[in-house]
Amino acid sequence: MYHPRELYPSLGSGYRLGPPQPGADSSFSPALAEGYHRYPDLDTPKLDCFLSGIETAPRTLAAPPPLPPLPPALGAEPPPPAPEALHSLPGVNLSLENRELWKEFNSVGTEMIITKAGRRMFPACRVSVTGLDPEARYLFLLDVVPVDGARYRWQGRRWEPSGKAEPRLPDRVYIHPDSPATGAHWMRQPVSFHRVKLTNSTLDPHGHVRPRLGPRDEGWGWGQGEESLLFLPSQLILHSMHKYQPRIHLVRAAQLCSQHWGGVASFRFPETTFISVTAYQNPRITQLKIAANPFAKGFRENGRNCKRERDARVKRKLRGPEPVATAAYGSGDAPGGPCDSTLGGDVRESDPEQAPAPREAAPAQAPPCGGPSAEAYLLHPAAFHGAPSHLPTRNPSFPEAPDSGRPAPYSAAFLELQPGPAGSGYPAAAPPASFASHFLQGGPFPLPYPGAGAYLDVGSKPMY
DNA sequence: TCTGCTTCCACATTTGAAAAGC
DNA sequence: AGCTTTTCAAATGTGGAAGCAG
Repeated sequence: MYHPRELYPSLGSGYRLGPPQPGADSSFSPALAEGYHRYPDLDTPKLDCFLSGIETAPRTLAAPPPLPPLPPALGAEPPPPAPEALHSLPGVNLSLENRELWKEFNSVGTEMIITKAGRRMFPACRVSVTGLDPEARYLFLLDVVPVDGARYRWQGRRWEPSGKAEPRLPDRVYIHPDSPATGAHWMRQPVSFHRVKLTNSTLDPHGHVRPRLGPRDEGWGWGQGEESLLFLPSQLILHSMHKYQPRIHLVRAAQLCSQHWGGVASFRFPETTFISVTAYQNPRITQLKIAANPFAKGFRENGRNCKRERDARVKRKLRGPEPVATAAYGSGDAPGGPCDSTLGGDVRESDPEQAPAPREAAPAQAPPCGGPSAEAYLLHPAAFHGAPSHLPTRNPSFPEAPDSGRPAPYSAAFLELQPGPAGSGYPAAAPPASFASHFLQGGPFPLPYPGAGAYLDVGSKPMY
């Protein structure tokens, strides 16, 4: 965890997390102000944008919010890792497990392929978490938000802004299939989001709301009397040639559909920014992907599908029928061990230190991959919708040249979710109106912030 | 019409999980 | 029941064709 002074040096040493100054904004909720005092030593910078979809305007801030630096310019030397967090889960910390790999990609300028069918991220986001309550249950979420309001183009040697960003696509969040699980479960081994896919298709079938077919056992995370709807955000929708930043959210909630959130922690790692593309632009990225991704083993220098071999096959094909494959193409030709993509998805075979801890099978109470875990997005969408919606229009001063290294304005709305009274983890405020229907219409989220305690009414029973 | 950029698709290969066989 | 082999779906980047805008 980094001190805000390290993250926002321009703010000077006087900066600290705190409530708005009295009189600066009369609309500031007393309950929320109280929430700021709840953790006077919570010295983590607030993740800008998070929950801005709930709070329609940054009116809870008296003074202009701090402006976190943008992720490092692609192709430039990355600054020291600085995970940024907004949270009301004191003591909870996240670290990027495969940071070295991410840094290696980031030093070149990470690109992520997006396809209509959906393409996995490589490297994947793999984090380890500490500081959770071993007995409490949490949800792990991942979303990807635009970094700025620009469209990019590859100029032969570097990425450069090239016009205004496309209109925003429907926001989605990927919910880790183990969710909800106990803190002990999450802390037992790294948490990998390697199954999440990126797509540029708004018509893909992996996000439809449909009747739920699974069991309603409470252990699966289903509450009583919930709507039988299931949302499957296994794919996140992105625009090509845009710069994005993955974010990881940790939500304390006993069930996916619990109306009570005991707290939220949100993290982003600057080295995980990437530009979405439909075809790789930077050949160095291609080489890195081939070298690091087990599924691309066939394209390595000693692989049968490497360029040299492919060219040779083409020549042979032109000359006549290809002879029977030689022993040189035997199974022992390929380097490395078994593909670990189902474990971590991004482990360099040549780097044993990057090997993930063996993951246990999903606990009995965990929902199947892509199953009921998705409903949290349906039922708590506003909490997942951060800054992206306003970025293209609210950051006119984004630097023209990303390689300039100059920090850019990033966002605006900061909120904290607070536990209920007496540290019960329960919200104190009455729930606002349900916003699920609003979400289904795909519109913005003008509903008011639920107030301290993050009491979100989704029509289910409290779990705590 | 031409050019350049971006997207799409078929391809060959590898991997892991599931099914089948012993 | 347990092990081995086979099958299949899903994953990868490549390269060329198609689509689009200027």
